[in-house]
Amino acid sequence: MSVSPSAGDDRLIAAALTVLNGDPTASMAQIAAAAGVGRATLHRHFATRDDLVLAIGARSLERWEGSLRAEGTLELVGTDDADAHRAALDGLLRRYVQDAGDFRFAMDNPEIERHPALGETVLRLCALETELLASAQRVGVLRDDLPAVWIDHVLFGLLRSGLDAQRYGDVAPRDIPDLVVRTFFAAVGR
Amino acid sequence: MSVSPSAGDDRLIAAALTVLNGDPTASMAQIAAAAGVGRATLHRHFATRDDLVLAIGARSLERWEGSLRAEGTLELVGTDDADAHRAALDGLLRRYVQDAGDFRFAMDNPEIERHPALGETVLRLCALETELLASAQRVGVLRDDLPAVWIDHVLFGLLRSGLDAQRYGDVAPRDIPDLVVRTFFAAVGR
DNA sequence: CGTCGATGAGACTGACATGTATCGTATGAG
DNA sequence: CTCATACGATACATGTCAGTCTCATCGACG
Repeated sequence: MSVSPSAGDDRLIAAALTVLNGDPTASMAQIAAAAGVGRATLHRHFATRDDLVLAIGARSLERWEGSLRAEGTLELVGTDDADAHRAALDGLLRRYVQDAGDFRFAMDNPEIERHPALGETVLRLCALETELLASAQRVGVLRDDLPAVWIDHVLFGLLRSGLDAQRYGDVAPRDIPDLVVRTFFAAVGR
Repeated sequence: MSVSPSAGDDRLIAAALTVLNGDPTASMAQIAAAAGVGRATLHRHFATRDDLVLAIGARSLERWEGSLRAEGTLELVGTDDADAHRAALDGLLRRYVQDAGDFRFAMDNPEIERHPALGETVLRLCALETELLASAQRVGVLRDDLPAVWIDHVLFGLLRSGLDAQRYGDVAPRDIPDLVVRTFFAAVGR
């Protein structure tokens, strides 16, 4: 009666992410150990390592899409409430900061988006996101002298900045969301 | 009479970068093939793969330091010529955009900065760079309501944005330097 | 109590990459 | 011409990891 094909994989994926975020080349043995599970069991859930990576990628895309659609963010596209756009982008960025920390491994793994199905989803989500940004441009929340798609890349770049700042310990983790949001609006807002 | 320990390694390092920028997990065999050289020969120049990666890291740091010191940029620290600061940062960013494309592999390889000697150099260069940014803050070229070290991370994040934009083909490569510079000053300038 | 299913542990193989050694050859200097 | 050096090619030993299989164990459930 489970909705998802294999519901018990969540714990494994979570453990895998914990390990892979620290060392993207970690072996199945390391991942299984971190999950407190035998290596064979890990293989029973994910036949190959690629399957596991793929599942992680799919999970990260679900999270991405969830954050993108949360709180009716996308319904704003085409409307003309500037404040609503601003608030939506603010919330979206903060959710993304969290997501980026959780799915760092998926974030810088081009291999994932090379996979046909996942690659399509990536493009689809990018397009949705860009639509939102373009809408924010039309409403006057974001500069309109920059391509929306570039703004999208800036957004991801700033997420990486946040991750780096955290990794280097240069900034208190709790300050990062604010820094990212402020810098984003300074960079591409108006 | 060669100045550097092994001057003939340049071609190999260049070829290795070309390959590793595309696939960071490329094997010595692939690298040797791309360099048009036997695998044994590659091993004669770099005993182990780590040695090669290390040499690449060292090279990238040289390049980084070179770009940082180019055109007397660092001599500006402590002076009070705002326009000079602005121009220096502009030039620095453009050099960095080029460097980031050439050394992408080194850029996102934490392994490199985990190496003791190189790690120290990274910290040293970061410190130098942050001093320059702090100086630019004092002169009023950059916002002073953000930590200089955060600005440094933003800088690197934007370089990644540029790389991503290029990789996705969303922006004409020749437009990227301008986008990065404009976005940087919009984000953290005043 | 007995059975079924999932698991953990371990052994095993095959593929692959690294590192080393050897051998024949070409090139270039003296 | 001779020799030294670097090179390409090849073979070999080693280690690691992925993927598969087997077997014993444990727990839930009838």
